[in-house]
Amino acid sequence: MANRASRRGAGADSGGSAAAARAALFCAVIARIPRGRVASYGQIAALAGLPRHARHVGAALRDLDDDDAVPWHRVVSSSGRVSPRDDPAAGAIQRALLEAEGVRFDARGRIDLRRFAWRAGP
DNA sequence: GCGATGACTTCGG
DNA sequence: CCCGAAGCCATCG
Repeated sequence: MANRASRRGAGADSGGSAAAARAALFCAVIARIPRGRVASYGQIAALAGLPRHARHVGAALRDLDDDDAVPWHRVVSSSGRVSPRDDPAAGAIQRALLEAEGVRFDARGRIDLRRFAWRAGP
């Protein structure tokens, strides 16, 4: 996998192999999100078998690389809001990507989770 | 080992 | 509905 993720002082997996494993796990779950739908960080963590690790889902996405084919843009906060991060431009990109998939934002920039929230299929 | 940090979540005002 | 505070958990300095 083209993983150049090594943002933090930690090399790709120096001591962070556990984190890398979780990241891969989260990515696997995120990859299951259908196009045109969104899921919350906590939801991803729970589906990955790690409830209460919502923050680490975000951390994993934060470490992602541009080459990674992960639909990170389908991950939003539990409020259906795009989480603010260092670069506000990324938020605009995320919104654009979601809108391109058919996800609609309201005037306040919020997503109608009643319509777009992903539910794990039966 | 401790204090600080963070793409979060939930509760109370 | 918006804002602030507390909780949770692994990683970092």
